[in-house]
Amino acid sequence: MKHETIRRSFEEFLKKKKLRLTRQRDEVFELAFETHEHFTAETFLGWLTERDSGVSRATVYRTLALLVEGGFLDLLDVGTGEAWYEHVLGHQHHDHLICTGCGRIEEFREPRIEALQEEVATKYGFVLKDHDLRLMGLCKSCSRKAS
Amino acid sequence: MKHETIRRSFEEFLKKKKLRLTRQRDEVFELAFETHEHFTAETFLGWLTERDSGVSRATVYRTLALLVEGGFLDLLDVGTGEAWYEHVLGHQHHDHLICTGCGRIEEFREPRIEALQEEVATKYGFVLKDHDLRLMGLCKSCSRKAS
DNA sequence: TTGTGTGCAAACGATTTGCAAGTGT
DNA sequence: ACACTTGCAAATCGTTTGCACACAA
Repeated sequence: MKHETIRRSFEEFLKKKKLRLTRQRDEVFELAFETHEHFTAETFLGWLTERDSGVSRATVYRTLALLVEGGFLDLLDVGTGEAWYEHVLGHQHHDHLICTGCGRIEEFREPRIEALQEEVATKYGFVLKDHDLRLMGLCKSCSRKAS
Repeated sequence: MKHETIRRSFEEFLKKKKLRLTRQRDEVFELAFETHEHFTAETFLGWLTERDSGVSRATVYRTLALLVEGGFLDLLDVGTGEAWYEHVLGHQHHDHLICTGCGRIEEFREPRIEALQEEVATKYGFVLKDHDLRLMGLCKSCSRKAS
């Protein structure tokens, strides 16, 4: 998906919700899709501040939440206390491998796991809405250091 | 495993770490193994307060962390912000199904998923230490209500 | 006795909120 | 104009910590 396309769908989203496209929302949106890393709200605020975007902390939190609501960002719980975000551009659904040594996050997809999840949910009478699978361990270079 | 057994292993654990068996630690330990529900620190504090245990909030947090460290409690991240605990008595490793309607938590085990997790980790050069799989959805009675 | 453990209240870190002032449409 | 938005600072929530006192070993 091209940037233009997703940009337009953001504007659609705002219109549909009767929200305004302000300078701040614009800055946040653009930066969110410029980066290809996972980030926290505070990191993100730092980036904005560096480039003198003039967007306040409160607005960063409010706008990131908005982007999650609209499905432009995924919220990701790394287990460190803060919320992590990642944009969805070109990302299909995936789960995460988290290195407890260096904090690095890898993405993977494993349809066979997904299928088994459905099977489990059905067995327990649940209608599955979402899932979250985190694999924690040491990445190659960290496990080399550790041994 | 009988209560007596796990109780003794708790005392062992304290001895090994040169920690003292205080009245407060005793209260917390006993209550933690008395309940068969998942609980948060604040809920737990509430229970203790009801029975006039005279254990302070600070000590509850400190002791729950201690019990996790010793492997007597499992820490569980339900995605609601607070930490949830569950005792390990007779619980083998398992993952969770979380009802987003009523908050109910079901446990399940699925060795085939575990096997695939190892496979994924290996593929990415990770040495797996732990994992966390949460399936979110509606339980039978909540999905009935919803429809 | 002596090093641990405890309670209290203040400190914390991430996030949210009320409110008065600013701004898209 | 007028409702939506913002920035600010204060408020929240769960959890942690410093410190003087209490207490297991």
